[in-house]
Amino acid sequence: MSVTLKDVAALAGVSRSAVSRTFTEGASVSAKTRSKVEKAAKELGYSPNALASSLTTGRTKLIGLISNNFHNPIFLEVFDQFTRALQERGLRPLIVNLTDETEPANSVRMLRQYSVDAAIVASSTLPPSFAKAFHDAGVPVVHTFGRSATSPEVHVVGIDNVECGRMAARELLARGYRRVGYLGGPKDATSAMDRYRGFMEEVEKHPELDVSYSFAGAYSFEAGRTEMLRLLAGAPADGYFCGDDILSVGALSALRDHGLKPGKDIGIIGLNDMEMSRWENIDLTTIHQPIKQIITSSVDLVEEMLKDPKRYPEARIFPCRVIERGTLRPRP
Amino acid sequence: MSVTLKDVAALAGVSRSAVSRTFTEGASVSAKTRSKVEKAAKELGYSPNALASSLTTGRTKLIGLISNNFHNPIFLEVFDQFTRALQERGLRPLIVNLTDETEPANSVRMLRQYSVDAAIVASSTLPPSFAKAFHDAGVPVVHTFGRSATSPEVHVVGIDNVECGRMAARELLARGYRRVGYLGGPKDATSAMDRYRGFMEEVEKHPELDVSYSFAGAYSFEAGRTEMLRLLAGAPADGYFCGDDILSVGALSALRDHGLKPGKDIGIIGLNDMEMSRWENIDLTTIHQPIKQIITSSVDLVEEMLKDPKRYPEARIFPCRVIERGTLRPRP
DNA sequence: CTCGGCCTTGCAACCGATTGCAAAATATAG
DNA sequence: CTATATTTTGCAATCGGTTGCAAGGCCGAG
Repeated sequence: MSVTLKDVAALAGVSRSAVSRTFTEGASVSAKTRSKVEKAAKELGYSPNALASSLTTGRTKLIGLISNNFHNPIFLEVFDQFTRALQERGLRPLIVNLTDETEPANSVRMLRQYSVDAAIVASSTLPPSFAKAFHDAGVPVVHTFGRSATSPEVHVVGIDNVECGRMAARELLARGYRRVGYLGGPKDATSAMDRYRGFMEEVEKHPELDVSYSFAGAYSFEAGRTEMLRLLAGAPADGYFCGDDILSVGALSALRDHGLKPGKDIGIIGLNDMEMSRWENIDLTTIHQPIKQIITSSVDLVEEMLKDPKRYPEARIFPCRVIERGTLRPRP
Repeated sequence: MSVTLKDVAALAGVSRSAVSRTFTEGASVSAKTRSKVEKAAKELGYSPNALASSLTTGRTKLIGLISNNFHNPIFLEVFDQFTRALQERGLRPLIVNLTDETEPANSVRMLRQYSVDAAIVASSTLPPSFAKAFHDAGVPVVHTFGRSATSPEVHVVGIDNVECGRMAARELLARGYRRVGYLGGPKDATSAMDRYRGFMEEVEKHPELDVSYSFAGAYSFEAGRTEMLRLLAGAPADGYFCGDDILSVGALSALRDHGLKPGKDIGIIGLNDMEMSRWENIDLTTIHQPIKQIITSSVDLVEEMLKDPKRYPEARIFPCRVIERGTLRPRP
């Protein structure tokens, strides 16, 4: 069917090697042959088969991109940024949607079958062991949005979730909230636990506070809403750190059910600063996570690993900051 | 590096063909050899190289998935469904993000280099010619969310946008709106034009109506908001069909700026029924598009094209329905 | 026990490229 | 114009598999 090296070689009247060389960076071909080959290639509409060449070169430029957050709106940005960043560098994202499973073995096997050059695990809810499975299988891996401490063999890019917990707590306190609560994501997500730790660490410095916490079943609208409804049925706090913007929006919806005004009756601060948090009908005060920088840096790291697979693992942590909008009362 | 066919063959004491055969469906191998091979394979942790085999079989199971909607929340569902549906069938999505470009040549070339078995163009804003470029290059293609009429060589799966326009108009009229407007997506999107046509066709049956229309620069929150702000600065209609949910949300935000209550002062009906339209703080009346069915059907179609590449092209059109929520006044 | 037929198996060619090596062609020096 | 150094080129092996073909093994039937 499609036109191959051989066809071009025949038409140009040169050897197959010559054709191959004109298409590979920095190979030795004379200007004359090159132009003959290029002419023939254009005439036939030839473009080299990346997969065939990967056989000998050992590089496919395929990067496995693995996630399980497909319903969190922040994923829109994550995904757009990842695909662009990869494309810009001539790399191709091969997607794995593991919404239903958390067992790494299948993903590892599949991505190895496709000889990906590297894998990116983009999730704050998958355990460090997940990313490590790739490492152990000899696939270079970056865990974006991962926890830095527990997986020393794996490169991690993200934020300091413990510090974000502290930051949220400080913010609530500075605005005079005294009955404060943490409404976190799923308990088995490292991000949920780290934010919890930071939050508690900070509030425990103030024994006079009334502190509570709980964990939603997922980082989702429904889970946030359900959990907040549960809290409202008892004796709710007056200021909450919701471990994620989408949880926050769910919580806001629950408040509205009870006729409570966010920012007046009950304060909410989220985390992520997803696009929708800016929308006037949401207007969520939140902690901004520098998604674009995190992702660019992740892809940079991938590129560097391709050059040096034995690169010493590192954690790249980006600072976050509070974005003030309408769901917390003003500072006094 | 990695373990190959040859290693397994050596360990199992059989020929390479034997190993290959135990890993290919319906090849002739005796139970004895098969078990020897499987044992050796397990011992070495072997799994076949999909790319190498694609060389001879001509099938990669790679499917190009091309889109440019990465910032529309509906994309969350689209993407989740596509990746799952493909995975379930053992196909792998290779993503192309063409947010910045609309020229098919690059995408076509790239996907051919990776020998994708087929391509899916998932966009209502790319022109039919885009999908056709794949067809012309010999790559089986399905245009999901495309316009059926204008590209007879290309399979299309989606909705009848003209009918949706009519449906929206009828809905506004039935609720007593008499000054009605269409706030569409970008003029070069077939979906925006088709919805416009349907809408106009229906309202023009009623000469007493006061009809207006305009087009936003994109299917985005900002574009919807900007356009609605512009309309509100003049003499706005009292009932709008916004050509997309995300446009609607932008428009709602503009109404709020002017202290107008959606559903009371001005009516809005959207299209898509994205997840967020259900949120209480948005609560958008909209036309539901059966995303899941559309996508499942698209992937089915892809599978069938793989079996029969010369399959006669067809259009698969799914019916939509109005979902009543809070942004239109009740029917009298 | 022999024969014909069917199932298994291995050989070898091939898929579309890359690359080390040695020969050929060209450039440079003397 | 010859001798040497430098490119450029093609040959052939290789990457990790698949597959047509013919030979070998096994079966039941006669």
